[in-house]
Amino acid sequence: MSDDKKKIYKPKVISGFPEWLPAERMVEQKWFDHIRSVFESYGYCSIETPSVEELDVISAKGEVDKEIYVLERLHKDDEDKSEARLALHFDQTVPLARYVAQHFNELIFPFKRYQMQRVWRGERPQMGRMREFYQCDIDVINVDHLPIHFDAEVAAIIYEVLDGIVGFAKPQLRISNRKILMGLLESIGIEDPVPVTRIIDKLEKIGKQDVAKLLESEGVTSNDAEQILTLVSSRPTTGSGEILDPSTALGMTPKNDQMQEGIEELSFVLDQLSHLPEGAVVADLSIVRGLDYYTGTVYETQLLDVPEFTGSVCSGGRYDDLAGSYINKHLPGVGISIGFSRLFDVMRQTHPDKLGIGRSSPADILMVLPNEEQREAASATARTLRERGYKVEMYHAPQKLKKQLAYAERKGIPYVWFPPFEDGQEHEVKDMANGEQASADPSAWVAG
RNA sequence: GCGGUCGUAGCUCAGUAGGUAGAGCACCUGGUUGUGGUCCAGGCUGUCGCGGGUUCAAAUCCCGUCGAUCGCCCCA
Repeated sequence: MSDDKKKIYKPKVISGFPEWLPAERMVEQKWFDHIRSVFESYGYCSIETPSVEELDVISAKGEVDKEIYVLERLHKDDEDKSEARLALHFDQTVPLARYVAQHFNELIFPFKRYQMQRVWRGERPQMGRMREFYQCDIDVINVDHLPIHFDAEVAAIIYEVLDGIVGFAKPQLRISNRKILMGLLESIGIEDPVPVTRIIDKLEKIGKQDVAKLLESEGVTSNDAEQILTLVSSRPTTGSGEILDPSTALGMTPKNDQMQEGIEELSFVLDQLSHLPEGAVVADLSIVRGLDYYTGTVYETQLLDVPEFTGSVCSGGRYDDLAGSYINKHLPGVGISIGFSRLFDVMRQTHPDKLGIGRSSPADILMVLPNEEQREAASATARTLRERGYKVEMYHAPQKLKKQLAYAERKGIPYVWFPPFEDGQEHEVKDMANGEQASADPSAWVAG
């Protein structure tokens, strides 16, 4: 082996593909644990689908202006057309649709599942926007008809999840129902709602006046634009048992059945969520969710105490027919997706102190290795403590105690255990937080 | 995909009449004998993003290129 010219590739992170140090990863893992436990406490089961789907599956819905990564072999044979083109999924809804269609006869409906996986989107990274990131989706799918109360259940679950991990940032779910706005747009004769909804989506960012201008440039009359703005600016509330009054809360009476239906559904969902704390859930008619497949309830979520980031950290809604492209069944569903990596990244950048990042080891105890002669005894002590449920790391070499203590300090291990340095001596434990050290029995000691 | 800004040690950066590099933090060692976080002393670390040009000479000027970052688009 020649030692004069060793080729070194300078390590670099790839933009938009985040990776964390152990201390941050530990917090991330805690978040996953919490999310999983809340999801499961409502009886939702876990599934995982492959990272790739056939490109045709992903683009079955049309709308493929999302940047999709494709996967192919470097040495693929150009002549070989037998392999379908594979694409990394950009969300978990499309894979879910395929999965449900695939296993339709084996699944039990209503099918309630959660899914925590990475997704990929070829976009330009920014704060809270990555090219590879985790989403935690929770959805319910049923055959033919899905009761509206699930629209409230998934929202309640999501609030519980967020309250547990970022409660201090005041998460707020904003809920609307697309039927209300779509009903209005239909009544004023707008055929293609997509451009209009895109403009409305910008309301919070650019304000009423600019939205009105953009609407008029789309051919909406100023009178109609005003009606639209009146509607989407309204923030109706409802208490327990109270039904949302259209004429006062929305500033107008329903123009058609669709609008009326939307109002009733939204009222019901809000009513079902009235047990949540003040401000946890609000109605916000400006939530329209762009061009997605949503047909009824729609959700977005904001962190009220994080003014640096105004985007949504979890979004979702109800769709009439999830898997119509893959199976000849009518499968309505409702679900929400937590933008896990976005949430983590935003909180990491804006409130690092609140996340509890610090420890670089999951260990509760560092077992000191006094000398080689005591290695087996120290190892036995560690085993005893592990059997009692403690996470114990053995120090690897009989180095100076100064080094062993400094190691525990740097890794954030809260206790250092000193086994006997000679046979017959006592065990001692040091509490690194306050420096106190006392004798202890491995089979009886309890962490303070 | 479009526009703005920026690229010097692991990190944050300094370094213009052009003369082949510095600070702080971090890291390592020591301050003797079985104990961390402070302090003191010492030490390690760079193809100055990459390529070309001007020049006796370029981190410093010019061109190109790549990368990063912010905004737009879009969205978790």
